[in-house]
Amino acid sequence: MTTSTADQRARNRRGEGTRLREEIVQAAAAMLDEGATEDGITLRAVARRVGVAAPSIYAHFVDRDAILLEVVRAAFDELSVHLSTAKARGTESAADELRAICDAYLSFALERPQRYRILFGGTWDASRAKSSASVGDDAVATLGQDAFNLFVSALDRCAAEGSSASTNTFADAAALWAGLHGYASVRPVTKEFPWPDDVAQRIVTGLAKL
Amino acid sequence: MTTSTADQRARNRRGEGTRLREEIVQAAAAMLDEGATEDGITLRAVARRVGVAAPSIYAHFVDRDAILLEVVRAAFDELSVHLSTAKARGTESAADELRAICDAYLSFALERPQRYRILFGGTWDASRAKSSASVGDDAVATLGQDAFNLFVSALDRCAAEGSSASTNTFADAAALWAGLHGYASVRPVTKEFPWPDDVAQRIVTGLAKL
DNA sequence: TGTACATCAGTGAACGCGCGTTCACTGATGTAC
DNA sequence: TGTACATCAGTGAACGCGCGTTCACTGATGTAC
Repeated sequence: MTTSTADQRARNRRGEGTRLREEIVQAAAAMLDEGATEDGITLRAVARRVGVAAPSIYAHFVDRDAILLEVVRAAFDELSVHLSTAKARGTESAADELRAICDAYLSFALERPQRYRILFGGTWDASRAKSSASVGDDAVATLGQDAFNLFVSALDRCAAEGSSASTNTFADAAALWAGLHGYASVRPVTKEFPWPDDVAQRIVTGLAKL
Repeated sequence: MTTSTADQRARNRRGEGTRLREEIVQAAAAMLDEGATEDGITLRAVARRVGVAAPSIYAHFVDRDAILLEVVRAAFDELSVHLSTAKARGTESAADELRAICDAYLSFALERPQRYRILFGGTWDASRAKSSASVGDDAVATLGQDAFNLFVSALDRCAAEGSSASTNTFADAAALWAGLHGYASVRPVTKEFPWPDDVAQRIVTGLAKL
């Protein structure tokens, strides 16, 4: 062992100060994944979690909202990767591929309900109205567009293949996404409700017109 | 004019103290409808809104959470009435009736997004875990069941009529509800997204198998 | 009809807390000479 | 190789704030006699 007191955070080396920024975002995300609510993610709580004094955060984020916004952006990126991976696990038919993407979407959401929740929680919507100092406006507006486009193009392929009866893949993809989102967001808070096993399939099949 | 200072709250008469309880719930609901977020509904803010000292609330609610819980219960009741009314505006076919109920659901949600949001926000889920002093447990568990049953029975009628291809109306109603909820909850926070006009119809038709 | 009094609706001051944010600072570390 | 120094990463104390909640209370009002 090189150092005895292991749980003490080591100060970053010179020039590597930006590492703390990542640590902050990851800490906030981890807190959400452990069940914290959005308003439990206070600047001070995040600082405690990282093992750093509260003011240290201001070297990397202009305010508390900026942390949340970054968590949202990171989660959207992660979601895109998650979906792309599912898609890439290339299956025979376009319909299978679309189903795989939908499954991946739901598993992403259901495995980290609180983190998923803030994606459409409207936080950044509010923070956008407040300060222009945060991340660029259009960057915010297009959050999640990558993920959505995956649905559209998968549905396009289904339509071309003939496995979907959709004649307006954009509109049907929008409906499909809304449907998946509804199930994904309501499932974690309706523990008493006897959800049938195949609701997800019903949603996908019905809305993608498979 | 009988009194000159009109915006002063008049103390309730003897024996009518419970009126304040209603005023509190209505004030909280009104704040949500005016755009407040769930965590903006503080005990003190509600008291200010009603025009009463903060401690006065404790005569009617054990704690802050109990106020929110009551708002949720009231909103669920209101939703049920809203849907029943739409249903009662009896139209010719069962399919029309189901569509009317779905439209009513969406209009309820879209006209008061914040109030709708807390119905499935998980607040009362958390508060239930905390204090047993609040409203009865099973009462909480069955919140929204009236509304859901309306979907099931309407879909039943469609299936009987032959306008729906559903062979499992409970499961399809669950999917339909999830779909409507998804659209209802995501629509207010995706102002940049070019939602097609007919998404709602696509969701209803696709999930109710009309 | 008059009055004492219990009850009821609601108040004002105070508490301790955690929050976001500011400020002036410290101490380790890499670099120039 | 040695040392002065600028820079960088991060700190500790303090601020004012709004919060939920408690406490002892006040004053109007209906009722019993």
